This record gives sequence, structure tokens and C-alpha cells, in this order.
Amino acid sequence: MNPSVLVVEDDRALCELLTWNLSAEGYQVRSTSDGEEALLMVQEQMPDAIILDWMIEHVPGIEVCRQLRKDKDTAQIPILMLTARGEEEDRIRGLKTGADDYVTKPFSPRELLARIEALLRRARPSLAGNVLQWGDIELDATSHRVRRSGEALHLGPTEFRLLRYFMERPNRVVSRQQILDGVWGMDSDIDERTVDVHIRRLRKAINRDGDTDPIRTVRAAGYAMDVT
Amino acid sequence: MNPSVLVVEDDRALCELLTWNLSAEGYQVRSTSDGEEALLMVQEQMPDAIILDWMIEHVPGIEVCRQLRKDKDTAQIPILMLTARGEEEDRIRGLKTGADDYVTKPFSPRELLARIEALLRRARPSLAGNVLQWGDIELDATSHRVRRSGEALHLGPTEFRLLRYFMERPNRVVSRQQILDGVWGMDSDIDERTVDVHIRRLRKAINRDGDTDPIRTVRAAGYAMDVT
DNA sequence: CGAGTTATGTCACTTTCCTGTCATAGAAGT
DNA sequence: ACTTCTATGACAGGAAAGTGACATAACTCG
Repeated sequence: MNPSVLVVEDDRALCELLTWNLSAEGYQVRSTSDGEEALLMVQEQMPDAIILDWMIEHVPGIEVCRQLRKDKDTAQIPILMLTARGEEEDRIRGLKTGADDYVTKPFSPRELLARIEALLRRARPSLAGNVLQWGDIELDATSHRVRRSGEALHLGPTEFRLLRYFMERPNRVVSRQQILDGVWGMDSDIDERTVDVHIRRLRKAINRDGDTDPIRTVRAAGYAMDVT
Repeated sequence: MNPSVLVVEDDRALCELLTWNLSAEGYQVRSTSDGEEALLMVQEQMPDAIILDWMIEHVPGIEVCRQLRKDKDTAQIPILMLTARGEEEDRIRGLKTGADDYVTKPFSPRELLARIEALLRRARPSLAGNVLQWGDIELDATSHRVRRSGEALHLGPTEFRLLRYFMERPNRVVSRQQILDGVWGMDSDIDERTVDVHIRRLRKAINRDGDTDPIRTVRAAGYAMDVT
């Protein structure tokens, strides 16, 4: 299902521009020029993100924002506010009130799209807590992606599960048997030494050039992943 | 006691925004715009977390980070760095230097708060593993790590078990046979003299240069671990 | 469906580090 | 001084982990 965006903007031309661009990117777009109506529309169907002009009719954007943040159900919706150039004061108040990002008018649609995308990316996994981070290593459990220093790493399925297993237990020493149970499953009858081999493969995969190895071998006990 | 946060940020408006938001969440906030002053403030009173802008006056953020990591007292403080959009290069170097997380500007206070919270959650329990402490010696059973005066020590498996055995029985004299039973296992047919050798190895490992030896020899009875 | 690629578990071999013992020197108690 | 107990250095054997190779299983893509 494509993410839905609610546009709250009273400049007709701008509103259409936004709608058109967002639609082209595959978003489901609804729009209104009125703050109060915006609140109703949110009630009716919760959008994944809101683009909110700060200067709109009837209810100023800041008030809309405040209302949304007040309600537990809508408090999580990312809000991108549109402000006029130079209204530093507004921007700060906006962020204080709970906006997640701002774009100053005039802006390029491309930039706005990038921001919206960033907001959604940010919002989605943060709800599930699916991004594990350890030093310069990032592991996204939903997209099954791992990066070190921003560079994408290629891990096999087992190596991925293994890394996740470690990242979920920072600094904890786990025995080979525990690793087998956690990564392969309780009922696997796999040789404990096999763990060594996968540890080696994981190390090889995540330690590019001279990176420090985050996996510590604990003789007679198992392995652990460290903060260094 | 509420957690304390140190904000190092030279953009006045942003600094106030952060302070305001963090205070509203119940954090104790101190702030400065200067890297050197930040280091002094940390000396003076250790914060539970630091928010550090990467581009600040006098001392760049990366240097502050490096300094903090160098000192063992401050090395554990979680650092959240603020970088400008697109400074991918900086972000990576930051993480390599020891920052724990990053947020790109502009950002939403909500996101930042969430991150800070996550950092604090993460930092606290990592220190609170099964830690035995005796004077300046710390033994963490879950991470299998031993430190003296903050400096990591390297112990072999047997030495580790032996030290733990003593630390679990402070001030108590135990016979060689008891030690064999407790550390090697009831059914070991090992010479009692061997205990002496391992005691020696343990002493060698934990007594760096002029440190006082915490292990007391009790003639004709065994050994004990003391506070001196 | 089939060729080719990738992933996986095991083995043999190497390397590293640990460990138990002994012989000898030293300290403490009588 | 003599006995008894402990400290220390050395060492060989061995256990544990690292590493490269390989056969097979699983998966991909035409």
C-alpha cells in the first residue's frame, strides 16, 4: 500500500503543484485549504504524513499542529511545515510545537519530495524499532540491509541473522550453543564448530579494510559484540 | 534523579530550541557553544548524555568527541552528534570516532528526543550487567570482562573463573580443595599445587605495576581476597 | 526446466593460546 | 638449622579457535 499524504495549503496553485508531484511519486494525496477541515480529514482517515502550510485560513498551522499532537492517535504523524522565507521565529515555534521538518517557500518540489520521503523512512522503522545501530554499523531489520560507514555490505542470510543476534545483545558473551539456538533454531543438530565458520564469514563481510573487528572471541566461552 | 544532558551547539536559536524541549521532557540541561568549555563542563559534572554539534567554534566536534573517548571516565557517555544535511563524510567520521548516533539538520525535536531516550536506555543497562566489584577491580560476568582502575585486563578462562570465585566470597579463606571443587569442578583429579600456579598467574594478570595484591595467602589454609 | 550462482555445513590443517606438572628457589614457622 | 609450605620459571602437551577448501543444498534467472 502506498503511503498517503495530506496537503494543507491555501494557495491554490501551490496546492495543485504539490498534489501533482506527490501523486507522480505514487503517494495517495488528499488536500484541503482549511485547518479545521484538515483536522476532520485526519480523523476520517489517518494519513502517513502531513504537509502543512503555516499561514492558512481560519486556524493557523501552528494550532493544527498542536491539536494533532494532543491526540495520542495522531501524535505520531510526521508533519512537514511550509514557511515563508525569513520567518525564523515561526520555524522555531513550529519545531517546538511538534513539526518534524520545515521547508521554506519558495522550494523545489524535488527537495520537498526528498524530505517527505525522509520523514516517512524515519517514521516507519522507528515505530518498529527496526534499525539497530552499533558504532558505524547500521542494520535495518525490515529491509534486510546492513551498512558500515554508510557503505552497503553484502551478507548471506545466516550472517545477517547472526549479526542481528549480536546487535540485539551488545556486550554479552554468548556460547556457541546459545548462538545455535538463537540463530539456527532450538532443534538444529549442527556442529558447534560451524558457528566458528560463520563468525569468520561475518567478520570478513563487515570488516572492510582496516576496520576494527566488533566481534570478540572469548576463549572457552563464546563470542560477543563490543563497543570499542 | 532526572538524567542530565549537555548541549553543545553554537546556533543560538537551535540551542534554545533544544534546551526548551529537553527541559520540557524533564531532563536537566546545560549548554554551551564552545567545544573547550564543553570539556570543562563535563569534568565539572558528568552528564548522562551529550548532544554535540559537529561544527562549533574553536574545537571541532570531532575533537571534543575524541577527547571524551580518550578519558576512561567519560568514554562511556553517549554522544549524539548533529550534522548538516549532506555531510555524509562527517557523519561517517563521527561514528568512527565514537559518536553513538547522529541526527541531520534540520531535524524534529521529537525525533531527537526519541534518539536521546534510546541512547540513555541503551547506555544504562550496558553498564549494569552482572558486575562484581572489589576495590578498583570490576568483573562483569555477562560480558566476561575485567577491569582494574578502568583498564581492561586479559585473563585466561581459568583465571577468570578463579577471580570470580574469590570475588563472590570476599574476605573468606578458602582451601585449595574448595577452590578446585569450585573452579575446576567436583570431579577433577588435579594436584592441589596447581592452584598455586593459577593463583600466581592471576596475581600477575591483575597486579599492574605497583598495585596492591588483593589476594592473601593463608599459610596451611589456602587463599582469600581482601580489601586493603 | 536447467545451467549457473550463491549459500551452507563439514573437514582437515594451522595457529594461537592455555594448562597442568615439575624442579627449584624462597619464606615462614618450630 | 630444619621442616613445611608457598612462589616462580620453564616446558611440553593439548585444547580451542582460525582458515581454506569442498561437496552439496538452495536459490536465481533465463
